[in-house]
Amino acid sequence: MARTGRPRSYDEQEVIERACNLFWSRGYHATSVQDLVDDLALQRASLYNAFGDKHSLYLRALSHYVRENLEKLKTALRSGPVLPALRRLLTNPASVTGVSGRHQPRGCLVGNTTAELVPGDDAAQALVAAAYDGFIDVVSDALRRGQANGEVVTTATPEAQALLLQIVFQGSSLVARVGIDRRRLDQSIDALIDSLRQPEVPPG
Amino acid sequence: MARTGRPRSYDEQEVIERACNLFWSRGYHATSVQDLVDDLALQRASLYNAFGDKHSLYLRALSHYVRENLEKLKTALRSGPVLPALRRLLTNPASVTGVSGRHQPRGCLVGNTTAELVPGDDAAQALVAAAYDGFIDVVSDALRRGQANGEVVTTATPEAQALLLQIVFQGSSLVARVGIDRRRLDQSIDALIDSLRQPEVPPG
DNA sequence: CATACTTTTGACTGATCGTTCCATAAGTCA
DNA sequence: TGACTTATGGAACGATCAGTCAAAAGTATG
Repeated sequence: MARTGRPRSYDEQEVIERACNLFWSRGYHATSVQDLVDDLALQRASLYNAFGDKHSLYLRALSHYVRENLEKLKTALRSGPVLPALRRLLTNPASVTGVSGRHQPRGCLVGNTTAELVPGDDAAQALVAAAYDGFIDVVSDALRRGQANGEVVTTATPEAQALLLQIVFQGSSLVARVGIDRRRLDQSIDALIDSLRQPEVPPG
Repeated sequence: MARTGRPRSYDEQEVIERACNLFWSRGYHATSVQDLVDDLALQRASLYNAFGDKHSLYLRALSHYVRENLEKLKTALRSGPVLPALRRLLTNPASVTGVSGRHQPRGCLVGNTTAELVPGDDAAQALVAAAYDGFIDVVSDALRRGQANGEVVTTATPEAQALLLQIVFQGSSLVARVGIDRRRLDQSIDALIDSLRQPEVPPG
């Protein structure tokens, strides 16, 4: 059941990634189809033929971003002590996810999309909400492990702790878009992580 | 030195406030001049005559928002224990600032602007950065007072603590745009505020 | 009343928006 | 080779974009 017809002159996955980067830098509404055509090295008609319309392409790009970063997050939290991994995530998001590039920090695409959400765009809203749920699930699972083995305080539920971390992740990604004092951020995150650390009980 | 000419048929301050609300709900790029004209009850040419262009009006609206909310923040933190006031700010931003309305939560206009920032919009970026600095100043002053009178732990500088609070404020305002579990949020914020509270030393 | 001055009004501008169409190119399959 | 299928290249679509203009309308001063 081979595929007939003229073969595509572009790689769909690569187009999605480039579109993702463009939307990430400039946002959805400020990125025109012309911008996409100029940057993506494919023709207008090809774009519409393959992805339907601008909004659908945006959803594809956003999905790609969410899937990829959730996977990286899982990997980062899979094994070993939880708190150092979380600390790394929050002080240097780029080391774990693609969040905030080398040059101009772009924040997190999910957060940017959240801020740009227009009443009525239910598809984007649902995607964002699912991304947030995924983050909470992964992080609270890791924290549950940490609570069980005595690394993490049990004064709050793992879900509440995870929500706080999600909020901090989104907040710092956002604020980083206009510049943030790295040294002061490290202090802030250290204080936060310390507040989650269960003090070790000296044996005997 | 009275003013001649046909009098204006609109109140400039009211126009700015309505524009602010519109930009707040829909963002800068998704709000067209036509949207503004329809909502603001003034003619197109009047808008351009009074405010220059769309971008200038946006900056005016944003400035208005920042000035107003910074004032409210100062008032909320002026006297009394710091931590309860901060707790109130984070669990129910609407009680202190205008952030997040009754119906669809709109987040914080400063945060939304940050997410929507396009490379090259230096004026908006500067305004946002100044707003962040203002927040940090007010909150860290309050925390300094709290540290001095033994209410707040001194394990981090007031500036680092203030940055964490700012990040949490921005993060929760953002995430609230797609819905947030209030009960869980309260738990998260309680944990955060508790981590800032200096344990009381029993006298004697 | 006349002049000066500013705002209002609503039509209008050229540019750009997202999207569509179509003739042609470039492959696969029988 | 001819039939079929899909993609390309580019022009074109109507709608909407941000912004402008000239004339009418309202207020002040002389």
